[in-house]
Amino acid sequence: MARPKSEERRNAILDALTQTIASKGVSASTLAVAKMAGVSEGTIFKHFVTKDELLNSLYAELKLEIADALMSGFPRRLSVRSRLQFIWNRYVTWGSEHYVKFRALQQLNLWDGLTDTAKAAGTQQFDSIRQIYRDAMDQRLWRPVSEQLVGATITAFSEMTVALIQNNPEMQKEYMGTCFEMLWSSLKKS
Amino acid sequence: MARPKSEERRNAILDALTQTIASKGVSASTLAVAKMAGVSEGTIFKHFVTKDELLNSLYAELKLEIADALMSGFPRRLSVRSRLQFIWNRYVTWGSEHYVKFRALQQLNLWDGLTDTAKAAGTQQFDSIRQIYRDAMDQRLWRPVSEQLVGATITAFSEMTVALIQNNPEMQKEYMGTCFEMLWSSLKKS
Amino acid sequence: MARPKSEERRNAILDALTQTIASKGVSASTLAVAKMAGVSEGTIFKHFVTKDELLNSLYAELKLEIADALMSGFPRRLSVRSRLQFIWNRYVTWGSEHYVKFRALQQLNLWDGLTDTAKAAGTQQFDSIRQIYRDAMDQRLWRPVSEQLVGATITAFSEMTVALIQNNPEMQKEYMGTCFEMLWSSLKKS
Amino acid sequence: MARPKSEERRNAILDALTQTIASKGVSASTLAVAKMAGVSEGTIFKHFVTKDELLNSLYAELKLEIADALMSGFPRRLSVRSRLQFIWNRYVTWGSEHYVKFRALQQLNLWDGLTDTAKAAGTQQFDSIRQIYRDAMDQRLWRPVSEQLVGATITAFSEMTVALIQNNPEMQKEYMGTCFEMLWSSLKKS
DNA sequence: GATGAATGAGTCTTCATTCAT
DNA sequence: GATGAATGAAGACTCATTCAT
Repeated sequence: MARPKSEERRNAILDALTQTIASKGVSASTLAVAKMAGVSEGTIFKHFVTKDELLNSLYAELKLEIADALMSGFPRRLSVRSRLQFIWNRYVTWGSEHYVKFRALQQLNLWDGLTDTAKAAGTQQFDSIRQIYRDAMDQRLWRPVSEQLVGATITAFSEMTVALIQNNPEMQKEYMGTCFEMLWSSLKKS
Repeated sequence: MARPKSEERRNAILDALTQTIASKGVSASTLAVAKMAGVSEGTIFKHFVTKDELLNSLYAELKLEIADALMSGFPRRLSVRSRLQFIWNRYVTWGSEHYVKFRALQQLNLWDGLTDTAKAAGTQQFDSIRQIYRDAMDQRLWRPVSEQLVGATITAFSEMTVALIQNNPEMQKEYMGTCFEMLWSSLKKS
Repeated sequence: MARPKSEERRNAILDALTQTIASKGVSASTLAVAKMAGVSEGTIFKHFVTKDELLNSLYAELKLEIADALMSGFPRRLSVRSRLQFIWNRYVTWGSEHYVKFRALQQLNLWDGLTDTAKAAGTQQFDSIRQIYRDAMDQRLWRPVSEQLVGATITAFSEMTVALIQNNPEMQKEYMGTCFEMLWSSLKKS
Repeated sequence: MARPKSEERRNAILDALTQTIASKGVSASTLAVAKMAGVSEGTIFKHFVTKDELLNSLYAELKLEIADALMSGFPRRLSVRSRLQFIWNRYVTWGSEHYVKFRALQQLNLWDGLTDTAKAAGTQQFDSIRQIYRDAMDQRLWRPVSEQLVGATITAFSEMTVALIQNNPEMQKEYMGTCFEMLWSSLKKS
């Protein structure tokens, strides 16, 4: 049974939460969120039993949204470099265009109430990225480092790039290009 | 003439605050801090007029501590690479050994109550780092990118490295070495 | 749709506040008020955003109540003396029968947080009293003194009378009569 | 053994307290008083064991000061009217010239912590006023009312007059004269 | 299902008072 | 004796959560 009205409210709440968290951190009050969502205080707790659950839901949702943004139309056949550049462009673009969501995620990442299930959201969709790593290793294209380290490096570079673009929006294209070259250099076997 | 305002207590408060912030974020309650510091709640407000001032003081203090850790004994004469490696080693080591302070700083960086004075703390001590950049540019050693980008890259790499070490402490030496090579490759003119 | 904000509770709060202020002054604690009203502390702040607003609301409410008590059935047609005696009797009676409210008002009058709107409450209903003054002047019944002075005199006498009655309740009738004569003598042209 | 320094401090504290109470009421903080008195927080409690004692001391002191102001040079031999006018002038003058003390007294009078001893301060010095009453009664000059009522009337008129003068200082002489006439008329047998 | 009034524990901050210096 | 740092119980106010409507 579809409950479209309800679904709308749920999204309004999550959107409002995103904005509120982005600026005030996870301690944003549920009242503020309700007001911004144009919804009553109690309604939030019809959709999410607890503020913790609310935060975890947003976290999972955002992770899934990113997974979607990165992976749709992923070119499985291209070279390692092209595939990496594909997700790079996608991620940096998404972060720049949805900066509020991006900040909210940063705040949530520092929060100590994240559940393991929330953390796990979207992981499997990143399999294609793991495939890039395996291919790069098979082709001895990159330094012989762990997958974890590669993942951390990609994340670190992309978050840095999004932040730089946020400060200098007109430099978006340049940053996206240069920073990818730097990322690639750092991974490449020298 | 009266009992001198105890430096010890002040430090106990800041230490307790560091720990509390590291796990609970900036919304750490003054009561929790007071209890952990073994001090009464009122005492906090004798030393710091406001919770905001308390947080800003901690921020400034940590920045100064880092500046000290990085810059004492800085080898002004060595090559660009050696100088970069010097502060790299210092910073990653400091972050790993003082992980709680490191996390607290990350939380404070996302807080929107930081004053400009707090943000400015320790900045001038980083002049020698800026000198590295200028030398690298003069020698055409690095890609022709802005100082801001270089700074962001160093920061991103070191924060990533500290986090990795935190998860795998026994790999500290390896991570410190490998990640520096990656950083260097990313900066170096190819 | 939700439970309507209970008028009953609002009144319970204002009543409790009246009693608490009457004995402890405006520094009466919101907790004490809440307990006496049989209401939670939070409820007070649903009805009145601020303690200041709470106090101002009580002040305005009491002023209106007095205006009502004095002016209902006011005999516009009678002589100056009869009209003055009418409001005199009404005011002294009200003050004696609602001594707690009377004291609360005295305390509030010494408070420096009263807003202009609160001060203005009920003023227009006192127009008929101002008419008494004008008539008395036209008829050269009273000393040629300012309206302000007359008002102050009436207030001073009535407050004094209420206080005396409070100490000697069985003398109410006598005090009400005698003091009115004294008031009249003090105003009358000799 | 004289402790002049100490006495000075005591007075500084009481003066500061007077000012602070006059504007903030009895809930004025001891810290504010100490600061204004140029004295340390603890010092107040060397002179007055408790805040309550401090307030009661000020009350008693002010009452004594008034007694002094009213009674010094009191003309025991003059007519009832002249004697009444003497203390009237003295009291209204004192209230106008020491308006801060006057207000402080008003605030203290509404405070429910006054001890009986404080309330009793200076009473005996008012014997001469009681004598006025007895003489007026013997001479059947005044209405046959209780001493209490006469006292209350005098107080009410003088407080009213002081307040009026405070609002219109240039009218001091006029108010002092007119209001005395009004007082006298209200007391006089008609 | 949605609403928002009600709740009371929890927040930051103040204050009278104590006590080490 | 004077000082002011330290204390911890209030104080006003906020917030996640419940529940009557």
